Amino acid sequence: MEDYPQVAGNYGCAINYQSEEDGEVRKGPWTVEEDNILSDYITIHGEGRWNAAARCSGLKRTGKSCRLRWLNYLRPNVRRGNITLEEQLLILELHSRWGNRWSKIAEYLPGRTDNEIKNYWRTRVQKQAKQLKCEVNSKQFRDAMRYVWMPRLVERIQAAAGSSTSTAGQPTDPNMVPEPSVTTSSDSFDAQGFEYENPSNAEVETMENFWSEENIWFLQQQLM
DNA sequence: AAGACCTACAACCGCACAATA
DNA sequence: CTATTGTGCGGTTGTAGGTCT
Repeated sequence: MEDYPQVAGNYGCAINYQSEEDGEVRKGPWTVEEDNILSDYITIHGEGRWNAAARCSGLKRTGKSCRLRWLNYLRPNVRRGNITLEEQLLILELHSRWGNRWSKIAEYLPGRTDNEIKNYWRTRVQKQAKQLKCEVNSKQFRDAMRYVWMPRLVERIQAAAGSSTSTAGQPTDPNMVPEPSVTTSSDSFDAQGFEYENPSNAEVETMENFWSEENIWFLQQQLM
């Protein structure tokens, strides 16, 4: 058995081998050695032809696995770390337009992968819906997102842009999600005692107008 | 201190579609 | 036209590490 040194990801679990007709296929976390092999191969041969890459590089991985590792981890310019406020705002807006079209949403977030956005959605946004005891796709939750959560994000982005000093009563951690906390009532929504109610026509109009193409474009530029 | 629980995220799986033989 | 192969996408799972009790 080969000796695989350290694990590149944060997994420490045992490496799995699955026998196939023509040998074993490695599964599980990638090692530094494997990463290097794949990176070197792609540097020489370019992206694409993943099955060939898997075979020719000598990696005992499937083409799919190689593709995923490259796109989500090894590719240059992959952005890691916390999702910024601007990114959160874009994700919420684009998801409201396109739903779970993660790869399409990722196109608007340079350096972010569809996998990362999907993870963000599942861990943060779906959690909120769950706490509110409503469906992610329900009108209530969508309204709450659009008319409560997103305007708060806009405010915080503007505040952060306007001054570097902290404003009273506002959290200053730029990476903190402005999560609406759950109160005892399952129908109320928000961290600062805000009771969720259906938005007025004027509020709806204001927010609909905010999401002009220019604003989307502007946000995108901020992320470049 | 230790076990339970939670969160974040890397990676796998199945399916659909496109390209090619 | 049909079968096969490759690729991309979205859903889901498993686990490390952090936090709570």
